[in-house]
Amino acid sequence: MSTATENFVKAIYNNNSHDAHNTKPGNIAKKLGISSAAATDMAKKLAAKDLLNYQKYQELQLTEKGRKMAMNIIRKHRLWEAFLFKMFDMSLHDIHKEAELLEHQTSDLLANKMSEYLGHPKFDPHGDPIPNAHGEITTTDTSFPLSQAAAGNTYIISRLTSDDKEFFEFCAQHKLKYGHEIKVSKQFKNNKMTELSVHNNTILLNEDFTTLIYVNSTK
Amino acid sequence: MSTATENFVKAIYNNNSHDAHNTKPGNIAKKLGISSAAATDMAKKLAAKDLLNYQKYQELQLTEKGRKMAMNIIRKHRLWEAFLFKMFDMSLHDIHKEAELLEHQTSDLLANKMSEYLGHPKFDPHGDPIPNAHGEITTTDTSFPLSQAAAGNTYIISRLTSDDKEFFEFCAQHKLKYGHEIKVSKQFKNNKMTELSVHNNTILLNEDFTTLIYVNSTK
DNA sequence: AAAAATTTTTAAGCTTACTTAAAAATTAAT
DNA sequence: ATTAATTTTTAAGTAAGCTTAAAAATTTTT
Ligand SMILES: [Mn+2]
Ligand SMILES: [Mn+2]
Ligand SMILES: [Mn+2]
Ligand SMILES: [Mn+2]
Repeated sequence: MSTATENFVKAIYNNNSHDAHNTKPGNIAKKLGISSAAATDMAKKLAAKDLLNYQKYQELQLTEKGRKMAMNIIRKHRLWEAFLFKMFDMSLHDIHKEAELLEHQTSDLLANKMSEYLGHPKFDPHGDPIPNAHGEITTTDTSFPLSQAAAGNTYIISRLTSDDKEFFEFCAQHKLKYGHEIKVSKQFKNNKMTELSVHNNTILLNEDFTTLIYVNSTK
Repeated sequence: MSTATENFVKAIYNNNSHDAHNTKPGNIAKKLGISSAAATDMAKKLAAKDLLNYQKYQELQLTEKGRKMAMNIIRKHRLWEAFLFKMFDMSLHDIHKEAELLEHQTSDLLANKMSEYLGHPKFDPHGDPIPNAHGEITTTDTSFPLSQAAAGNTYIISRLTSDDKEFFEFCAQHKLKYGHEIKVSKQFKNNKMTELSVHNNTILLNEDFTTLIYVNSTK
């Protein structure tokens, strides 16, 4: 399948899993940076290939075949990220950019070799789960955005859900990395700000960031 | 530039360097598996982009800009081959197939990281030279096809110039690998066959193979 | 329940990268 | 030097993936 097809299917899958899920063509179009006319067009073509269900004005739904394709691409994407992150000294943003392209030109054989080399990792460097070769995610996600964390508790960063360069640069600079421990000292509910300490440094984050940083309670 | 453009430019370059050089659209078309009409079409488009010189019925010639592009892609191709060959246990044919796709989706940054990781290798696993980041090949090639080797002498395999799976399987099976030493025992000029020994095994090769295997004299 | 605003779809058109079939030019053979 | 064979070019057409602009349907607001 073409890169355009794969990105489209992937966008639907990601939209359904994370975000509030408006899976109509217009919203998918926004994520892909194309017109909604193009997205409607593509939706019809993919429906003809049995990758999704399309009915005028309704939400798009991946078929089982479509979901499998999405998982296969996401697997390759996250394996590339994990691989490039480990092998070379590349930033979270850079590995994402490379993976966005490489994911479409990677054989299952190569993906499996990478997975094996890495010891079949369960998570990529952003903390997102890596589907196995059968397209399954076996881990269960109990994390929640930092905006919902309680003051006084410590947490482990479990995911950084963005592809913005500045966000990652900020995170890197302040040691906000996958797996690191943080302590929330205050939640300013009205101002939607969160005060926390990382490695003995206190920082104040606004909602733009605290909804992108996911954490798990340290049981 | 698109994958189609890059493959076209690369095909012209490769045609001019190795083979007897008929660089007219029809011959390039054959190598790429497209119609000559498509190749003529593409040639005109690339001429408009100053990647090559096109005149009706004449041979295609890369401009300096075109040559630079070809070298950049070939560099990425061969770095991928070297990298995949080293990292994973993949055959010469498999690494070529993967490289053929990955070469078009690789940033200069990533290519440089790979080169650095590998210690800036001068040759890929087929024995082909890897251009540096400036698009230059600094090594000089003194090798010649095995078909032209003299009986009684020993040689070092310097290149395996094919992308055929069966050819590589045969080579792998008989230890005909880049860098290995062989001894030519007889040249059957009339039958265009070459008898040689590799690792104490004697084999007889026909011209189909002896023109693909390049060697250097052991001074 | 209308009216207004927003979103989705349709329609028409563009570029890239191909195809086949024919016409035109070149190259090889007599 | 013609003729024949081969190759290249032109012409016409297709599919994928886009665009913008308009029409149609949905959703929100009043
Ligand atoms: Mn992508
Ligand atoms: Mn990721
Ligand atoms: Mn290629
Ligand atoms: Mn090679």
